[in-house]
Amino acid sequence: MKKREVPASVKDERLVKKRRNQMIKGAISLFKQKGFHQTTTREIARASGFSIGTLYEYIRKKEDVLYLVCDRIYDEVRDRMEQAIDTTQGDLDGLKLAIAYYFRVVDELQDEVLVMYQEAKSLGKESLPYVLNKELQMVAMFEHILRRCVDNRVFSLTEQEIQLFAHNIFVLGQMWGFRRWALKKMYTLDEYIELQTKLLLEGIIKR
Amino acid sequence: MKKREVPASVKDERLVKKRRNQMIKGAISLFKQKGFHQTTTREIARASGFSIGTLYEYIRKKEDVLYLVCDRIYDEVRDRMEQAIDTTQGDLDGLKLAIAYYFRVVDELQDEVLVMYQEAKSLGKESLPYVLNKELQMVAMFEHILRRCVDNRVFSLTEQEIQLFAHNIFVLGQMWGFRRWALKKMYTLDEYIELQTKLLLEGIIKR
Amino acid sequence: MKKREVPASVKDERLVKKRRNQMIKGAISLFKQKGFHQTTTREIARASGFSIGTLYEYIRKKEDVLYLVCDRIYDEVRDRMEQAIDTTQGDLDGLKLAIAYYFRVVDELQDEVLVMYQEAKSLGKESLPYVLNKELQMVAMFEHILRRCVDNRVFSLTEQEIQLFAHNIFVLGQMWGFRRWALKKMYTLDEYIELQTKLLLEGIIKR
Amino acid sequence: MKKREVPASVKDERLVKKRRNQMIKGAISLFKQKGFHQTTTREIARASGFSIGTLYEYIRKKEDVLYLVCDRIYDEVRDRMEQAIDTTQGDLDGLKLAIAYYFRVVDELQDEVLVMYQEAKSLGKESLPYVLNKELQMVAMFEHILRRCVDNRVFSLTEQEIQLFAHNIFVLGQMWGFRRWALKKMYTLDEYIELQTKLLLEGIIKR
DNA sequence: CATGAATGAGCCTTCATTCAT
DNA sequence: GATGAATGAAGGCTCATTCAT
Repeated sequence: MKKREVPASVKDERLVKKRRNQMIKGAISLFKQKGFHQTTTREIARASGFSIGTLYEYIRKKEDVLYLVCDRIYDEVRDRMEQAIDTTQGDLDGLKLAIAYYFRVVDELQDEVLVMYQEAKSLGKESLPYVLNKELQMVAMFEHILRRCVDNRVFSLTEQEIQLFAHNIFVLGQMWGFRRWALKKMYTLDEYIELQTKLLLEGIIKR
Repeated sequence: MKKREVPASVKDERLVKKRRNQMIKGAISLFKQKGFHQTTTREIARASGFSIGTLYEYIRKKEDVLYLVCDRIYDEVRDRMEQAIDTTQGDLDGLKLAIAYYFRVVDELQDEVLVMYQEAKSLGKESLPYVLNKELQMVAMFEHILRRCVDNRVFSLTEQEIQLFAHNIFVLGQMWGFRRWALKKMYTLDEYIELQTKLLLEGIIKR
Repeated sequence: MKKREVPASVKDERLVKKRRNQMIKGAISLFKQKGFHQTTTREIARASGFSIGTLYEYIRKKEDVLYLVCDRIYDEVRDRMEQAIDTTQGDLDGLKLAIAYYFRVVDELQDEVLVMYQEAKSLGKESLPYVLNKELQMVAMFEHILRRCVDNRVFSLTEQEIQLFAHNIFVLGQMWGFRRWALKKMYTLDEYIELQTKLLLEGIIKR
Repeated sequence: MKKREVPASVKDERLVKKRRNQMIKGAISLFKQKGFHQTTTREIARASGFSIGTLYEYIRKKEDVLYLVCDRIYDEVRDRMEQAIDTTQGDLDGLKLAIAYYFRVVDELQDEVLVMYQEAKSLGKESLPYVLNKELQMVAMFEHILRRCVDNRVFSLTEQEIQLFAHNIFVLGQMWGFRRWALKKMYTLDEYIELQTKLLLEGIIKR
């Protein structure tokens, strides 16, 4: 799936990158507080450090900002994951590390993840599939790790189970972000990681 | 936490109930399609079968509609659960049934659940805590079941683990609603229930 | 060619008619001064005696106002002509009267005619053909009179000449409106009518 | 009436002339398609082959472009007329030739004439009188020819009739441009010239 | 109680114009 | 001289809310 390019009036690629960085940063902080729909383009411009006119030199429609934000967040999450995680190892510790690291990334980028999580649905039909696809790529990372473990007979799972388990890891990671109003009262991040890892891997049934 | 009452200009309680039912039904179908912010009050009125003027006889602000909708959905989900599930039994089959039944309710009310799930955040500071509290009550239902199982030594979990596990059940149930774009390609509802139950209870580690 | 209906949100047909009359009157006076593009919707609303919100209860787009204005002006001109002129008589005096009367109508509605004349081109592809068609209907009125004269052997013209002559009358009438900056310095309306009639009918060549 | 000079920041007169030629050419083609108001300065710059910054080195306001365009078109029309027509001859064939030639010029420059015709009214109070004056000069050309004919007793007209007839020629020439949507269906240019000449000179009354 | 016309704050977006490089 | 990024006033339009009937 090819990247959806948001056209800018400004030619200088360097500048476009810089301004969009300002924009994304400003927008995330606003979306976090008030959500996409409640945030006005003027607020985005001001938070980005330039005028409304300038904002529209770098996007065409308000929705482009949201797309840019979502796009960026996923890239950020994935970059961090890819830098830290070896998906090919295929042992239990590798899996645990991946889960722990993913949970930590979510924690670190909790505002960003929350924003994307809550606002992505406001993307139009043009952008949504692309963002959803990025999500699947993240899930696929976990699938890959799991598959390698199964290959190595660390545990035994059907393909269906692998995919579902990968989704579970992904969603339970996000959960730390989108349910922090409940979870932070009960756990530290480390506790959360430890407990979730345990529950995920061992289940609850005494055997 | 006491119920937040939405004041109506109309006095006849019977009528208020009837009109609000129309309203909630109309609003859900609209929110489902276009989200809360994209839906206008006029559309809500029309979908409810009365005029914009009448709509405002039964609410004060547009947000009240959202609150009413969220409130109703939770009641619906909880009513169904309470009708079907005995939370005091405390054996493994009871837990499995509760999970299965909850998942089925989510499936049945998937549009409603999705709406609430995606739009609840648009509630103002006045209503949000109340809705969040309802969510915790649902989670508490699972906590209660789990706690009874632990009491009965069906399995052994710390209080922290109980709470987290309950959250996991709750969120993984919702996941069937909010990630159906991905999950329905891979599983039927029955498969989903069976696999999730297995993964949740047994984990993945070969022991 | 069917009338292009401009949809209104307001249901009461009586009210729609009344409000649109206010609107057309206000808009003409503004378009006269500043032209369509230089006139803002807010100005139109104010000149019509209601708010911007109300304006948009009776039109969908700014261009609708222009269409309504053009439509009205043509109806006005034609109504007046049809009330006063008998197109079936077919004698020279009848033709002269028609020309004179048309010129007087243009003079009376000179602001309106000027507006329509200058701004009609701003109509979109949807409305323009309809307005152009109305213009042709006016021309056709003169064609009809001329044709009757030819039938009565008042003078002899080919069909091509009839049509062109009708266009000439029409445009030379409008000319009194759109070139008044030059013509009013030289002629009164009566003089203009007399002279144009003479030139049109007799030409200039001494025979 | 002295020429209204549009000030340029650039000193080099040669360059100013060259750039403005590019500008006028680009602008006419745009105004033709979309009208003055719908055309943006950026589009004019692009169509002229230089940047928006450069455009403003050669004009002060967008309206200057329109003035320059109108000014140029009139010069163009008049130059062509003056090159071909001898206004002093004073016989019937000279008049016929002048009319025919004028109509041909209008046909050749029909886009330009249409633009000027439709957009001139958008000129501000500063420029409009000047352009209107140019128009009168064109009319005066016909007056002059007519006056010479009257002097030569080719036909007999009062001064008032001369002026009106000159206006008629001028407007009926333009009519070929601004009513081509109707006229081209009925006549070729040659037919139009022939018929109009006949109607203008001979009138329609059988004598 | 029901209706729907009226309101106007406020939103997104455009674009003429400027000015530092 | 040329460029094009930056600006912000202003425009078209929407929609939550009110209130007279």
